[in-house]
Amino acid sequence: MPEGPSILLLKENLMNFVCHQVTSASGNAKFDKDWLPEEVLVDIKTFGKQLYLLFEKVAIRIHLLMFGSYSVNEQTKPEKSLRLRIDFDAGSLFFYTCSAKLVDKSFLEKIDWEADVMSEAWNPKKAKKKLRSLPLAMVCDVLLDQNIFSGVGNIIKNEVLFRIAVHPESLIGNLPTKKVDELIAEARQYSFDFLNWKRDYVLKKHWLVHTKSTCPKCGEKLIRKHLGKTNRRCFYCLQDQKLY
DNA sequence: AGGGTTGTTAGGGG
DNA sequence: GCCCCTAACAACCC
Repeated sequence: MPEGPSILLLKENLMNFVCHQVTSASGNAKFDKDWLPEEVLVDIKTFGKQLYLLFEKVAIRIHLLMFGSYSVNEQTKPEKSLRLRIDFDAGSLFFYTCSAKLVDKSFLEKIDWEADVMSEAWNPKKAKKKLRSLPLAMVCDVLLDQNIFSGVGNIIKNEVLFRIAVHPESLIGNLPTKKVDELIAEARQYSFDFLNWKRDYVLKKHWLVHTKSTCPKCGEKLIRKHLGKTNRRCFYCLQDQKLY
């Protein structure tokens, strides 16, 4: 579920509820839900891996984390794991095993929308500036930094690094400017490829290195190792990905 | 069958 | 306050 493109698809799937009225709400989310009935869902926004359900005065912030899921019009999991259920006049929405919080609408104004790789507001120059301030950071870590590449997750990280032929342990400060530009451009490009493939249920078959054992380019065995401060799984080819 | 994981936050120690 | 580590959360895939 949880990387940026999947959250965009989640938003797509819920847009039918916008402008509709809540009839009831329940679930084990730790916030007051009494205000929800009769509220109208005004809009839905995403920021990276987060989904915001906007109501008149407040918003509900959903983060699926690693294991979260949702369903529409049909309860698919046991009541006890139901985090939030919102019934609208147009149907029902179920969220499971996720983080669900109430946030003030002013919270939305503080978000740096330019950091979202899938947003129209995405600002590659700003990303470059942020990267320049981290010369000693590894590329495998900065790609997962949600303040720089909001929405990028571990799958996107591995695929991007293979596409630009860069070893995950390369230091930002050692990358030629051209490679930094490629890194920034590909983080966005691959996210949209991911989105389109996922929408068509063909994402996995397009993975080049993630969870794979041999390099699609040279046929050598891929390295699979937890690297960087983030200590997340990396899949990479020593021959085709250069260490800077 | 059971360890690993598409993720983040909170808290503690140094 | 910072960096770094750990635990907690808890479902599904191979």
